[in-house]
Amino acid sequence: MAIKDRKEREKLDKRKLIIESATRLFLEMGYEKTSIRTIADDIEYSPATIYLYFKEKDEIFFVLHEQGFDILNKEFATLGSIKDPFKRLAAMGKAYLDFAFKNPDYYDLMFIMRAPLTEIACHDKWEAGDAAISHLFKGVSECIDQKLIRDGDVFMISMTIWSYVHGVASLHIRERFKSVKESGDGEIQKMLKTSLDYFLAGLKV
Amino acid sequence: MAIKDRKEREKLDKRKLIIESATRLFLEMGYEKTSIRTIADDIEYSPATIYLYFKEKDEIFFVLHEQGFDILNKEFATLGSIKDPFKRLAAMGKAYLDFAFKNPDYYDLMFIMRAPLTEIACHDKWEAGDAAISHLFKGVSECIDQKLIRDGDVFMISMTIWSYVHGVASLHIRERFKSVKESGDGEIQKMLKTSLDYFLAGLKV
DNA sequence: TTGAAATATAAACAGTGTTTAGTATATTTG
DNA sequence: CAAATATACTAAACACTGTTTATATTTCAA
Repeated sequence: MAIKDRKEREKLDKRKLIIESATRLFLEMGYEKTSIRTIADDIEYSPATIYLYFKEKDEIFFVLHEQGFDILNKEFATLGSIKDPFKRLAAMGKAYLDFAFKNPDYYDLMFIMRAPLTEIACHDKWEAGDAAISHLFKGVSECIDQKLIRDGDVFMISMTIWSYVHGVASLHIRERFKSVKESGDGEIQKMLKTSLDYFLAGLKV
Repeated sequence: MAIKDRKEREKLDKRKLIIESATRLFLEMGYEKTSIRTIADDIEYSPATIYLYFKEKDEIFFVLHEQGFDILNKEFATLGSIKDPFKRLAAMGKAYLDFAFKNPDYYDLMFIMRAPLTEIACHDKWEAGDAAISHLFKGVSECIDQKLIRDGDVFMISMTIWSYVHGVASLHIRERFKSVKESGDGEIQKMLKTSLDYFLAGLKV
């Protein structure tokens, strides 16, 4: 059944074509302007065709959301060489914020938007997110073992750290810091760097 | 010119009518389902009429966003009686999270959505937000003066605290905690309470 | 009473995600 | 090889969205 195989390959190729178009449009024009019709236009097929390869728009953006996690997880993976778990945790915090500031659209999809949420719920395991979170768990758990940070439940402390960095990232992306105190991007960036240090110091025993 | 006065009153009355309808629909059905047409239907006018009283949809939601801040600021005001600035800060953190969990739609509008942002930029002072933030500034500044928390720039520390509580609130509202570890709402609530205590302890000298 | 100003709306514009019904092509079967 | 079937695709429609425009009606001042 070589023909069936080829057909399957072609089906996957078209899915890939759609995803590649969606990715480019998304990164160039943002979420709002990446509509089914603009993707269809881009790949020179009718909008209805896209629905032969994806159940709904969110299924496309779920794939993009996974791409974002791939980038973040790769960043985290490079920090594995840092032996001191607290220094590694600090580096992860910095890497997380760098990722958010450099890829605000991906960050939005991954942590702020409701868009891919129905899809996340479908796959009962949030694999993309789990990989990133387990890096955090590992760091926190080692810090506790070596008594580098104040004792407490690993999950609770991990969520505390995630909450802080997510708060910084999302308030910055949604421009709430600028609303509070009008200042240049550089100033805010500097303040946030100091803030991360201040937060991390608070974790120490 | 009594007639002109009456006309002005009537104009404000209709604005109020629109806002009241928008508020009810927003709280009952959420942001997505509160469209210009559903509001128009509700107040028994045509959609075009709404544009005689509001420049755009966001102008309506900017008013709702201000309503949210009124509620939050009232909560903060009741905490003014707490003399110990650190205890007051802790109470404010709890109040902030309580507000977010009880009024997720308002919270969304105030701190997560892009919707009222163009309007925020128009009014060059973000009055609604400023009132809330200045409560925080005051608390932080008093804590530093009395050496109750680690020294540092007032603005930076305030943003650190805001980032943490906003992170908790927004990750919870957008259901990212549930994605990480499937657990009941009660469990998460308890964990987050412990997390707040853990975070606050980290601020202390 | 007449003319101007204010108020309201039907209808249209341009866009969205999604579905349906129908066509053209490719493949399998008798 | 021809007929039947399965696949791939799309035009057009559906039900929405925010917003604008041209038109009609009402209200008030001169």
